[in-house]
Amino acid sequence: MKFYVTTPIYYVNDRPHIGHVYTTTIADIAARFHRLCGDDVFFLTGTDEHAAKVVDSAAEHGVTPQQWADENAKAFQDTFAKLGISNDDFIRTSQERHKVKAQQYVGELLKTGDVYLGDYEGWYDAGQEEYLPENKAKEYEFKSPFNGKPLVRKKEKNYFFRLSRYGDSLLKLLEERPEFVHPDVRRNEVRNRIREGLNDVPISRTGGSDWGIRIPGDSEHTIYVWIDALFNYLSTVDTDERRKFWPADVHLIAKDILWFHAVIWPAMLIALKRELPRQVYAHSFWISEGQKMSKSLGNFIDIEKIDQYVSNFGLDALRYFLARYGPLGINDSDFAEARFNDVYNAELADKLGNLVNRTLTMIQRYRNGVAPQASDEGLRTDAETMVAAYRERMNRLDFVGALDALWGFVVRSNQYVEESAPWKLAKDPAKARQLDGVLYNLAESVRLISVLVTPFMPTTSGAIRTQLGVGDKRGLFAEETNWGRLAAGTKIGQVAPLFPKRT
RNA sequence: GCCAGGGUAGCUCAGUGGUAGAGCAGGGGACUCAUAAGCCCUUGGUCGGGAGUUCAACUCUCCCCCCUGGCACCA
Repeated sequence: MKFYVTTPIYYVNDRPHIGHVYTTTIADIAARFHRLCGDDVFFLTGTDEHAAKVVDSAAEHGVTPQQWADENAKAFQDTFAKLGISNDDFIRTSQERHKVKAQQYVGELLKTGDVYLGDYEGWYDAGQEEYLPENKAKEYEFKSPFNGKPLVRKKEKNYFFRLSRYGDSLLKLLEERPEFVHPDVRRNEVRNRIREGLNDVPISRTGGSDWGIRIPGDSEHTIYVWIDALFNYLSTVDTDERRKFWPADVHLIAKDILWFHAVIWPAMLIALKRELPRQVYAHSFWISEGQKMSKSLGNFIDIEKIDQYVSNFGLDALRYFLARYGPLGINDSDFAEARFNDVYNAELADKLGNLVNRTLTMIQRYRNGVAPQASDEGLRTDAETMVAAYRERMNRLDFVGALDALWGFVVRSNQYVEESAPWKLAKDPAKARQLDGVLYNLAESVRLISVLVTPFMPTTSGAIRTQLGVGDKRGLFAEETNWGRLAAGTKIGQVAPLFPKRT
């Protein structure tokens, strides 16, 4: 099986923040899960660079657009590298490999008549040299929000994509493949808007700058940045070696860019006669300490803030928090320090960390650090039930649900310790075999957890395995989740708390 | 303004025409392998407000209030 997952390509004028980190981490978890399952995975992220504002920002900083883009793209690359993101490629829309393909796609659409030269008419702000969308123009009472001068009605030549042609196809798509847009609420949003009718969309600009991709055969027009950006998902894998990955299994996005991904993008792909992605998954937003993040409040969880969390709690704790309490569904999530701290202590230190610690300490104390022989089926049924739920949920990208199942098993294992009270068994030589069984079951439980935690907390997984003495290397999901894989006689390693408690 | 989604215990959320649920936080208990962790028990709610339909509504209908997303070229 192949698995192709994408994040949006990030706008190169932005500085990386929790939103970018979240989407990318979610994609990373999906990618790592599928690698664990033995799938042929391609995980793509990158930067979107051809906006007019990039030209402006570059000018303000006295550098060329390319230099500016290079510098800022590097900020994203560095951030993702620092966060251990396992992307297989990083596409930048200013790269030749992308530009050539994007131009080719628009060329194809020109041939089929899906892209045509038409007239664009709209409210133009002469001072800013830009058009305002109808609703914005209205909001500003048809005056420039910058200098108060009246907006003028202006018309110019523009290339359009014939989106209006694809309304029925899109509705049919949503009907036949309801999973195409996820969650359901988003699909309904999209469907209702499509029913309201689709207009053709302008896909070119005549900025005069040469920062951008030319419309084939017309040196006046460049491809509008959003259209250019969408093509990245295809352009990157549109090579002989990578074509096998298309179509994308899932485009992970935030809800604000749903329209482009669930309507314009599939319509263009239909026009290009390409296979459609299997799913567009739109998550919601993070808010910060109960408040919406905004420039005016200056409360962005920015990269400096993220670094602080990583150095205080560790990268895996951040990944766990993002996955477990992130806005994967329709509600926004609150990134609050007190909450993070509680979750760290309760779920990572007290539940998981302590289970590993008490298990290994008991083996050390009662069995000289050697995993004993199994003697009963103790936690097996619980484990198997959990693994089935975990796998099913992971396959649906329901990471919250998967972690629920996994942590339910952690709790179950802790209960098992209390029920079997190894410290009592240890006092009675006649119960040695029973104690062996209990300790084996706990060790096996810890081993199983080390495997299932891999996509979320790769470093922790390795740390557990090293302490348990089975080594960081692990096999595929199917074999590693077989109960009883731990060999009796395994010598456990040095034991230390995985998540030191914070106060 | 229009189109959606949501307002349920201190917090995060699940739920559905028939006597309100979970996790966390709070309170109590027995234990001791463990990171004063874990385990067991437990206090909390007029289910946003109002009216209506019904034998019966948190659950259906209508009105109002508040929050969130989208309203197409702002990536």
